[in-house]
Amino acid sequence: MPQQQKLTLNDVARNLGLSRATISLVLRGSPLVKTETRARVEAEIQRIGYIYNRAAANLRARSASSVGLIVNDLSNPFFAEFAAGVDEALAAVGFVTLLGSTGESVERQQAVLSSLVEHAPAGIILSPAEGSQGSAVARAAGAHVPILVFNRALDGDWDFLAMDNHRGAYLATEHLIALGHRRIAFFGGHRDSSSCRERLEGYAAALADAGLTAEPQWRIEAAPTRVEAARQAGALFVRDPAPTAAVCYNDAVALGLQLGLVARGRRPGIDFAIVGFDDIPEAALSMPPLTTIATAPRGLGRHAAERILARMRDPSLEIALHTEPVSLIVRESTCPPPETYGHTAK
Amino acid sequence: MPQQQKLTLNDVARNLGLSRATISLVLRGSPLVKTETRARVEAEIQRIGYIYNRAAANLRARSASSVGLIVNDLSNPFFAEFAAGVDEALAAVGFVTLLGSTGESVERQQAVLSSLVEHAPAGIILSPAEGSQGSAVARAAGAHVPILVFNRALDGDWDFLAMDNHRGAYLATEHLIALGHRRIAFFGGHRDSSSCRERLEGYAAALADAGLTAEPQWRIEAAPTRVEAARQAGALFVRDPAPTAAVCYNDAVALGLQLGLVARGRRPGIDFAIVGFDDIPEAALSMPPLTTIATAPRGLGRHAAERILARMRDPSLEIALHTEPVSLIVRESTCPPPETYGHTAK
DNA sequence: TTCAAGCATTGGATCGTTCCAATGTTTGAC
DNA sequence: GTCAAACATTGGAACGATCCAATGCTTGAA
Repeated sequence: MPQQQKLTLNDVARNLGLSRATISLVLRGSPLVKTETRARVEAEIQRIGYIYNRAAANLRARSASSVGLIVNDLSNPFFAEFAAGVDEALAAVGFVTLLGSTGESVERQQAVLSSLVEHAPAGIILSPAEGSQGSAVARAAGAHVPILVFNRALDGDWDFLAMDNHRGAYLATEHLIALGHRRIAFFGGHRDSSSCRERLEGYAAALADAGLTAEPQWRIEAAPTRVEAARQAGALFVRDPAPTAAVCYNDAVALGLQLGLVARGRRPGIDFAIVGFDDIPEAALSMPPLTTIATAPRGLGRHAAERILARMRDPSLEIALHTEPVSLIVRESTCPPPETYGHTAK
Repeated sequence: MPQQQKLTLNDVARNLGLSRATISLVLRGSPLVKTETRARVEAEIQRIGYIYNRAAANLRARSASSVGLIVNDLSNPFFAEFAAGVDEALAAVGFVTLLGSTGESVERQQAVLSSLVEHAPAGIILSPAEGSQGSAVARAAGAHVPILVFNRALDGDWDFLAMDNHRGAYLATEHLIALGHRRIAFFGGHRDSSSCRERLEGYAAALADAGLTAEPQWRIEAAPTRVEAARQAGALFVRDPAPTAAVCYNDAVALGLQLGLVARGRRPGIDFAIVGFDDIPEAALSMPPLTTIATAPRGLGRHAAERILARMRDPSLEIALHTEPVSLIVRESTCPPPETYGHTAK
């Protein structure tokens, strides 16, 4: 078959002896066209293989059919799941996702933002790179595209969506307290990560509510990787009294801690209780399976998309701060403390 | 600040007393404009916060600035890495990625294809859902957008990019043979997966080249998940002579097999040699660290993007079939066989 | 027969940009 | 001083759709 010209509304109209306007009405499902006309038009569209040009339509109608999504790193399973959720919700209403990633670089984030904005998306979902300035983001994005900030706070007034880090860590800590633990560590993560700070606060709040105090030596910092966590495991036991359980910054850290404990002859889930955070797929498969906080990143992604779409329909919506609920998944890495110090466990 | 009108080229032109055409030339970096004029224009653009409308430009210039990417499932780390590579290469030349996912559903794939095509991308990178028909894909995509098929073959004439499954399995098998193994199983995967078939052929070829035969009972099928693989581990040893090593369909299967062996009292890396495929991050962290085939999905993604861009620049390019090289990563899950049957290992 | 109301369709202007042929303005060679 | 070549800029048409006000058609009621 010959490489024919690109087909337009005009071609369909001419072939049928109708006007462009009528074809346009058919394409948009208007009730104004006669049923018979609609059928003829649709048949002709099929026959010649006409393809709608959404960019031209959006130009004239000043509408948009895409949403930008900027994440730090797609190879992080949390972001990948989140992106899948965003795309799922957008596709369901006929929108497409414009992808961008920053690799945690503020400069790349600015470049990606300016590039995305030129495609006139209905909105942008942004997980800011560490160290982002709200003012710089506002400048690159221009005044007309709504932005939903996600995962990490950004200075300025933005729609914000995040998981409930505070409550997650609170639930994890509470679970350990209910098992009888009194000396509970917070393991992994860094002070300059906002999500880590929030989790640490939830942990501290749960301890305080139970009348317990968080000893400073029970706070062990470690880069959020399995290897680093395994290396730091020993730091939990350098001073007495040593903790009998740990709330971990995330699952990667928790799995690393499990390895580190095994290497030191301790048995996680028997001698020492561990709670993770995120419920990554490996959490259910480790030895022992990890008790953790499920964050449902895919659902978070769906919510983000819905929020942007809602704002597009009604730009006067109030700026909102939404936290996504989390839940405790109890598996076998948590156990009562080895001795109970005369504590009456019911 | 008041929500002002959307700014256009005309606003910039009017403010400076120039014509639209001149501003357009500046925006496109044309050498025709005087240096001084260019500077004035750029200053004004900054000042009023003008944002380029790429859709309008593409409409007039009949050009494109996006590439569609359709994957089965972003939450699969292989696709996530691949997508990251595609996006990285596209962003480097100012293109954006239009994301779509099929969830392995042929119907959703058709819907996503038609939706993407309406945005007039320069091309589409497609990992076909299992069971896709080439003709249906061609119909949904129309005649004008080049498609690069990736990861799984599709009937018809397409640019095709895949990793070298055959050679990867060949390298894995060869490595085991070099260690002294003579009874080598192929573990995991299903016959109706094309990638599994290719790997199986590479395995068989390596055995044949070494003058060995693949006993049918050394082919154990299992769904490509850790849990299923662990469950099937015992199947390797039901008949004599049992294998002393296994090439696994992928790393997930290999890690599951490790667990299954441990549960049966065997020590992977000491009693039994295991090779994986993919080099997922966990492969380096398992016990023992997994010998595997690295496939560099990010590089594959970059190549896919470059290929589409090349075809866009020169549509007359020949249809090509490109396989991405793979490499063997030796870690500690492979060892010589426990007894050597009088074989003289050098 | 007339007229209003509803239905189905239409031409022309328009969205924000680029293309193109034309026009003015320098510059330098002879 | 003239002329061609190079430089810099320009207005109007065009890309493929939608918007909008206008226009024929049918009806059926008065």
